[in-house]
Amino acid sequence: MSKPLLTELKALNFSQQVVAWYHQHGRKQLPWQLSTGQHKPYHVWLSEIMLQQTQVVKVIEYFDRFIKTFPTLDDLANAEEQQVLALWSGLGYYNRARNLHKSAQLCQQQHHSQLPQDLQQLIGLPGIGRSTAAAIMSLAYDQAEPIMDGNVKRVFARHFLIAGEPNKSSTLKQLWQLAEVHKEQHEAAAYTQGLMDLGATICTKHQPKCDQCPINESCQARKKDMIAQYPAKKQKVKQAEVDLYALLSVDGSNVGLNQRDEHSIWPNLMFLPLFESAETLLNAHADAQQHFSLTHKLTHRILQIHVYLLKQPIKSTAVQMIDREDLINRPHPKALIHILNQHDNH
DNA sequence: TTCCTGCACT
DNA sequence: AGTGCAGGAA
Repeated sequence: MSKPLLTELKALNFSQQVVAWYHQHGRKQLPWQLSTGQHKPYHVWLSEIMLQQTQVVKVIEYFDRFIKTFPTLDDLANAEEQQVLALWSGLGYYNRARNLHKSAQLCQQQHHSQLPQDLQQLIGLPGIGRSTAAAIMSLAYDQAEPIMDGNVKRVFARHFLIAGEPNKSSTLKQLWQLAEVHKEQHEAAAYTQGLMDLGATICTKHQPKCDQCPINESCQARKKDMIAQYPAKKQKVKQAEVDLYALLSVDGSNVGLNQRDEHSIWPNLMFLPLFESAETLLNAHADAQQHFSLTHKLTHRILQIHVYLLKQPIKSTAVQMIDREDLINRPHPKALIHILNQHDNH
């Protein structure tokens, strides 16, 4: 059977057009997708949690490493949280890894080591909200449930000319209602994946490829030539600047790390000992030398990290001298890698 | 450099 | 309404 031409697809309705476009142009070779089209729920779940915060290219390497280490949901549930966090190191938003681990244990205990096949039960698991639950229902179980992630918000805001800021509750309500109206009963997985792929590859924020869009003729923002104005811009977050003083204790290939407080930034992750001022750092370690400074941005803070070098091991009991080769087994934020790389270049 | 995106929890 | 990390694009 020959592929239908784009012009022939115009007779179809919104969701049918998205499905048809998916069969021609959507992504079907991602590591969490099986050629049969029936994807493993555990794989879909893991990929969706990672994709909440990271683009596909970056997720792929982490996903493969995860599945290699934890081939099944039981393997994940049986793991130590520190090992899960270690595998998550560099991805950011570490609570998602903690919730992933907790959810795996809940599934093991309450759902016979399976991901539930029910929207509300999925939402009941930590780390799974309405959109992620719907994505799992669609992609893993082929059940028609509307999703509303960042890509889909953009597609809907443009196509149906929804003006408000996408994260405002009134706007969200409109968007979810549209998603509900336009959900696809017969090919839920193809429709959901198609919507996401359409947003990611065609209906992009900058320079959308409207000429390749299967639903361009009914797109209201395009009709008004106002695509750049949709969706409305979010209010930007204020980032407070914070100065931190980090002690880099180096002894051969070992560096001194301690586990961070559970209420601090990067809770429970391994990092260099931090001080609030140069004075408190030097008070505790008089031999430390000012080394370099770098900027690291978090969601609501811009960290100016001033690194002080100490060319000897730290004796404090809270600090462990850890071989850099062993970092792969220890949870740590990306900032640690940036600091060590910069140290190597000095 | 500056701007921007991501989704769930509290 | 405030919070969490990192990276990609303009």
